[in-house]
Amino acid sequence: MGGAHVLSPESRPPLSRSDLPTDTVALARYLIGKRVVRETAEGVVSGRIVETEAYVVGDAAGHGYRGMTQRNRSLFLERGHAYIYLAYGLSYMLNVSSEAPGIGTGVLIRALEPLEGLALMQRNRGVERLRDLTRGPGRLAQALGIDLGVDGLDLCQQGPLWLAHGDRDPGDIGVSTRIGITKDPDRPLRFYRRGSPFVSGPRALSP
DNA sequence: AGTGCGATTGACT
DNA sequence: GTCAATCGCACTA
Repeated sequence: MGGAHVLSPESRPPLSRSDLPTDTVALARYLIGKRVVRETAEGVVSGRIVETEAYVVGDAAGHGYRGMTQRNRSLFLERGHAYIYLAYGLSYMLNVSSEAPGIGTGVLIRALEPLEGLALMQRNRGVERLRDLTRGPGRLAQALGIDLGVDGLDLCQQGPLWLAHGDRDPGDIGVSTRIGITKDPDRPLRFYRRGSPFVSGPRALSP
């Protein structure tokens, strides 16, 4: 792994797939502090990941729990691919597929700290306040212009959307239960950067 | 073919 | 704090 990487925001080499932990929970934790980079004709937008959730094997709350369907097929790709879906008919969610091909698990990206392309994010979101740009999974997808068009993309390869190394230490990582689910609500599978104002929902306890 | 329900958000009491 | 919006999907009949 790249350990003490210190990179300027303009330097954004993609993560290598071999860097990604194979285990879903380990991947969710690993992704805190890494960056999501979005490149379109409008410009480049990026943010530091400050909150994730793991949806693991045998998890009734996971979209892959009941097997592969037309909607969730990207979740069954090898780790490091984008799985996008529409929640509540109005918000797109960005997930990173995890584990081996055919497993159907992943990590939901729940919040970013905006780094590059602030003006474009503000335009995409229709709001000014920095804290309202990418706090929450639906908000960050809108800020980055993410929809079904990027579903299935390889996030370990530079293109319209990819994952890049962090530009600083991931910080102190907190753990809590997942937000907004009803099926298996008590498992400690949410990870977040402690103290970040860009984290959504309750800051919750536990180490 | 019909129906219930979300891995949310924004507006409002 | 509460609550409606909104639609694709999975499940029942």
